Order: sequence, then structure tokens, then C-alpha cells
Amino acid sequence: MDDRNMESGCSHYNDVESDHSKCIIHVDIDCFYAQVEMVRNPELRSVPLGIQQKNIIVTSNYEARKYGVQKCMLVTDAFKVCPNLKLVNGEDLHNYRTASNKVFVVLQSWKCPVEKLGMDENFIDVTNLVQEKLKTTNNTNVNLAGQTYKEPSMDCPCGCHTRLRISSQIASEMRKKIYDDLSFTTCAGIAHNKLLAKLICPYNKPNNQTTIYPEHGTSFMSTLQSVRSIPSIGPKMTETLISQNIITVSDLQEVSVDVLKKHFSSDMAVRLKGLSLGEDNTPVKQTGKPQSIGLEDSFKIVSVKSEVEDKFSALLQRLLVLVREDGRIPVSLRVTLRKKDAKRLSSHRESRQSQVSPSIFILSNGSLTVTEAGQQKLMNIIMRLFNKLIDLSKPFHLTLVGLAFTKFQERMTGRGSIVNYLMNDISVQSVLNLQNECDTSATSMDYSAVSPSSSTTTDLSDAEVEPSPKKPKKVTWIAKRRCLSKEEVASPSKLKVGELRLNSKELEKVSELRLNSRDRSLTPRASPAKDNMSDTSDNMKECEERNCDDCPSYVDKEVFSALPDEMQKELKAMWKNPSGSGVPRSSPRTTNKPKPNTIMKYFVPHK
DNA sequence: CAGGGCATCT
DNA sequence: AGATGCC
Repeated sequence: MDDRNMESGCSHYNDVESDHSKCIIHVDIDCFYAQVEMVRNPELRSVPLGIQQKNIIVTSNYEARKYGVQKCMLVTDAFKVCPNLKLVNGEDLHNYRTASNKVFVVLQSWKCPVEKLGMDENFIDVTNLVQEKLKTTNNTNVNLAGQTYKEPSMDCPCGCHTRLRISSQIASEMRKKIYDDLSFTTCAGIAHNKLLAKLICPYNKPNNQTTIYPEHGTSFMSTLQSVRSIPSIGPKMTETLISQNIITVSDLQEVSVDVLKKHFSSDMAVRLKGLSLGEDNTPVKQTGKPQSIGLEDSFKIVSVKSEVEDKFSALLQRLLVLVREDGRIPVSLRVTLRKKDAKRLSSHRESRQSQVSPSIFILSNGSLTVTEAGQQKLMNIIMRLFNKLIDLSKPFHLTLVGLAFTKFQERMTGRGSIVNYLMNDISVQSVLNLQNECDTSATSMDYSAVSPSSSTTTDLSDAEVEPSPKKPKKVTWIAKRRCLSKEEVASPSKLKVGELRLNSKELEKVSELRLNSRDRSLTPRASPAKDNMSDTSDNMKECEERNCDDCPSYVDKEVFSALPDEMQKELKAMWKNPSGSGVPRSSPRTTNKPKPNTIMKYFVPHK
């Protein structure tokens, strides 16, 4: 028997050994864009309001919905059903982003992992918080807040009913705080996994919340008609499933995993079947800074190189602003384009990427800048990548170009970490030029960079809220690093702060973290980027490697030996095991069957 | 249709 | 690198 049952598993009727131990809340802001506009201009509250992008209504307030103004409706059609519809242009997403980040910050004050999904949705894993509450109050007689999908028919021996009721109280507090602080009404779904939390969330709309108990997971899922309504089943999978006559969630529940394995990877087959039954063990991953920052521009057609260059130049200018706001130093750049192709209507993008020298980016007065020469260097890299993608001896026709920075230098900020130690000597920091991905474990309760007290005072007139600086990645050491010039190594102490790969905001953060006495576990572990170690980038060639037995080439031996013994030891240990032992990926699929030949535009389930 | 921007998996 | 998915 599975020993999960000893702890938190339940075994009752057709739910033999599922794990109910987690408590997940999904929070969804009601008609998000419309609410942002209504908060900005309260007069809009009492009138039917539509948010317009191009020629469509992307969302509407509930006043407008009374008239039948729906999402994704053409503006002309909307006026037909609601002649006095008030329109607000929503093409500039800046205000929405700001508001979205504020909600995210509010949710973080509960000190649980928060995962942002788009602008208006968040998952919160409150499992630990619930456990703590249970310990201190020991009261299993808790009232449910909000609605339930269905009352439970029996007690679950694992205690999940109590935990979910406590979760519903927490969800209610969260929604209240979002409303009190930011004036947004929200919906919430409470369940023992992300799938059910998300799907049950809109069950009582708007401005309400719904809890679903594990025993109703499977039956609830079967009320969803189309397999498409399961998150992670997109158009492609839907098409494949339908070609096999698997159309409803019920169909999927009844099909055997073996049949699914004929069309999907083994992992996916198992996962799909699980999802159809309301099972989902994917963790809530703390959202941090993005792993890439990019922009793209689509257009009818571009066939001239100089035009392409202009497009990229414009994109680069905009992108550099975003990167400056982000604060991290990019080390890799990707160029994407889409060729005009009659066969493939859309998508089919191609891309090439290469490293960029971090020295292009200069930190002065705490903000990232790139000199004219630096920008020219970037343009050179971009056009070189472009040449890899396009044979200029032949005509070309593009419909999209894109630019993205995809890897960043990061600094480890854990208390007691090497970097933290090094912060005491800024010159040493610059010499080592540490490049790693920072962070704490996703299940850790440590989000000290965002304090709850500061978040209670947010209001919409504030400047843009910076999202959590945390990344749900553990410490990773990357082999390729910037080499140092002789001058830099020779007199590290002469370096000006402005030249350091560290801005003032981050220094501030580091000192905050130092003050925070809570311990962090910064256990190194498998690097997801380990494959990139073999990257050989053309433009890094100038970096001649100096060999050193104990330490990597990017660290000057002299500087290294000048460090305290303890630190040398710590560094050596990490160099020995740069990325931990890679977790081998589960074996690739043996049976990947050809795609179905059915051409399915949309699947519209019958009621 | 509307598509931009990000993550994840292979 | 590319495909797929999500909002």
C-alpha cells in the first residue's frame, strides 16, 4: 500500500489513494481590465463599459454584460445589443500590469508561494499556513467561507475538509484585502489541487468564492463538456483527442491510459487521464522575475534588409527600457522571425540566439545603460543572427520580427551566502563577477523582499510595483562567465560602484536580507541550464580562458588566494559541483504516433 | 478574429 | 530550436 495514505492520503470509494494534503487557492479578478478602468474613473461604474482593443471588446463590466456584451465581441456587434455602451481603449497594458502587480504583492503578504497566471489570476499554496493555523488553534470546527460546489457526503479521514474550510477563510481574507486596498472584486476557487481550484473558481461569479471537496473532483470534471476546458489541453491536443473520438471530459475519463499513449508521451498520457479525473499534482511555483524579456512586432510584409534593421533597432530601443526596469544584466539575446508562408497560416517562427557580453551594459547611479557603441554592438549581433536565419542572396518575406533577452546575470542574495559575504567588499564582488541564478526554494516561506506592512498601504497612484525579485530556482553556477581584463583584476579596489554589476536597489535589498535573520536554505541542485554549458558563442571568443587548477578561468588566481580560507573552501566546493547532479529526464516517448489528419478549427461543445 | 509575451516540454 | 499552451 502507498504510504501516502498514512499521512494525508484518503481512501474511500472510487478515490482510492489520492493525496488531499494540499490547500490551493485560485484568485481571479472579475473582468479585470474593466475594473481597472472603473477604479481610475468611478463614473464608469454605473454605465455599461467595454474595453476595446483594435476592433473588438476584450472585456466588459457587468453592467454591459446585462445587455449581452460578451468577451471578444466585435465593437459593431456590441453596439447593436447595447447602443449606449461606453468604450475605453485598452491597448496600452501599462496600467493593467501595474494593477496586476499590486494584487500579486497583496497576495504575497500571506507568506505563501504565489504563482501569477497572466494578469488577473493567481494561485496560492496555503498548505503550510493552514497547518500552522491547525496547530495553534486545534479547532477542527471551522466554518466555510463562501460557497461550496457540493456539501461533502462523508467525512474524509485525512482531515482535508477542515483544511479546505480553513483555506476558504484565508481566501475570504485575501479577497477582502484586495478589495479594501485596491477596490477590485475577485472570485476564488479553493481545492486540494490547482486544477480544481482554477476550474471551480468561476462557479459563483462574480465577487464570490467556491470550495470543492476532493470527493467531488471526478464528478465535477465530468460536468465539463469539452476536453478543451481542461487547462493545458489546447487546440492541438483537442484536435488529436477528437480525432480519437474523445470529445468530452467524460470520454477522457473512460479511455485507458494505453490508448492515450498511442498519441501522447507516456507522461502526458498519464497526466491527461489524471486531469480528467480531477487529479493534478503540479506545484504552485513562486513567480519571480521573468526568464526572458522580449518584444515582437508583426506586420503585413517586410522584404528589405534595411527595413528589417529599422524594425530591430526600434525593438531594441524599447527592449532596453524594459531591461533597465528589470535591473538584471542580460547575457543572451535571441532574434525571432516569421517568414511569410502560404502553407502555414501562422506561428512557424524561427529563432537564433547568442551570448552577449555583459560588459555592454553599464550600471551607473543604479540604472542600466548602454552606450551608443554598445547599442551598435547589439545591432551587430542582431543582424548577424538575422543573417543566420535568412539567405540574403534570395528574396525574403517576413511577417514578424522579435527580440528577446533570454538569460541574465543574477546574484545570490541568501544570508550567509558567498555573495552576501562579498557584498561587504564591493571590489571583490566585481572581480568575481558572480553569475548565477538566485534563490530560495519554492516551498520556503521566505519572501522578505516584500513586506506585508508596505503592501497594506499601496494605492493605485503609486509607482509601478516591482514584482518579487525571487525566482523559484535554486542556486546554479554556470560555467561560462565573463572574463576580466587585466586592469580589472589588477586593481579591483579602484573600480567605481557605477561599473559594478549590481545596482543600488539590489544593494539595498541585500542589506535588508542581511538584517532579516530568518535562515535560508540555498542548497545547490540540478541545473536546468546545464545543457547550456556547451554553448559556444562567437562573440565571447575574445574571452581567453586562463587555466587554474582549483578555480575556474574567470577567477583570477591571485584574487582568489587573497580571499579568506573559509570562502575559498566554499567556492571550491561549489566549483567542484557546479550544478549538482543533473536529474535525468524521464525516458523519451517510444510511441509517438503520427498526427491525426482531421482538420478541426474549433470545437464547440453542445450543451 | 487579436496577438503580444511569457513558460514549459521535448 | 521549435512546438504548444495560457491569458
